[in-house]
Amino acid sequence: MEELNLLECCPPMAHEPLGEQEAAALARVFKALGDPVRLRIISIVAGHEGGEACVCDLTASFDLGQPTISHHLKVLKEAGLLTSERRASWVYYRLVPDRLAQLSALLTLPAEAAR
Amino acid sequence: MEELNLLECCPPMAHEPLGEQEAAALARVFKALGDPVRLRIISIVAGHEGGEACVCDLTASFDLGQPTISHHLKVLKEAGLLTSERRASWVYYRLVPDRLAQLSALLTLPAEAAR
DNA sequence: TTGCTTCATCGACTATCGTCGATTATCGAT
DNA sequence: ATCGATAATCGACGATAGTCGATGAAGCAA
Repeated sequence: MEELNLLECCPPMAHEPLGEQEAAALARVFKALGDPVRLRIISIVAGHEGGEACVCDLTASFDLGQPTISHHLKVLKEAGLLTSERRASWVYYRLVPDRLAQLSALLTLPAEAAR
Repeated sequence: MEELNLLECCPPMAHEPLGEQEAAALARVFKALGDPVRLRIISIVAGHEGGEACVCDLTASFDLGQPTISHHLKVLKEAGLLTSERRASWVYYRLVPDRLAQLSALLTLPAEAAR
């Protein structure tokens, strides 16, 4: 699976017109954020003690089937927003802070454009 | 059309589990960003002189029909990311810097979670 | 081994999305 | 009033996405 290791660099966008490939890679990440369930998953994981949550924690928080939650976790993981680690029977998910920071920086407009 | 004036406030998410309504409103904004063409539109508008671009500037930058560009502009506008102003025959679009700043702030993790 | 629990994958169905061509609306100029 | 240019809306089509139930895989405990 592609790790979406484009946008490694990621200065604020809006300087150079943003090429097609970069746009496509970035769009995949934002698309991953473009679902209410996935946003809540991120929020829950971030707020959970230890900064991690197992799938069972998440399924308990939604009125959705366990396969659906697993699907959303896969999307977030492929977008580079989450990582997973198996410990015994449980799989724990946690955020990738750098990834969030990248996006945050990308949305920061250069001063000239922010006027 | 709803103006998506939820998430008025918008501290970094990941503190409170992010309610369903807030998640839905936020997801609509991120979904608007989750398309390569729309990301490039934003990039072009931001980088264009005067911080604005007319539809004709945009259609010239893509290999897509004019109705398609108009559609994407509508999505971005409904997400609160763009505003439009008509001057003579042309309609000029520009970013809403506050909106971008909101999103940027939302993706900023509180220190405790960023470790 | 046999169970039991946790989680991932698969196949199918429905809804939504991105794109198109055709049409309509708005404005300026003749 | 008509024409030409710019942009928005409409209806349709194919592709993609979210959800489900059923099944498969991995691990622990008897």
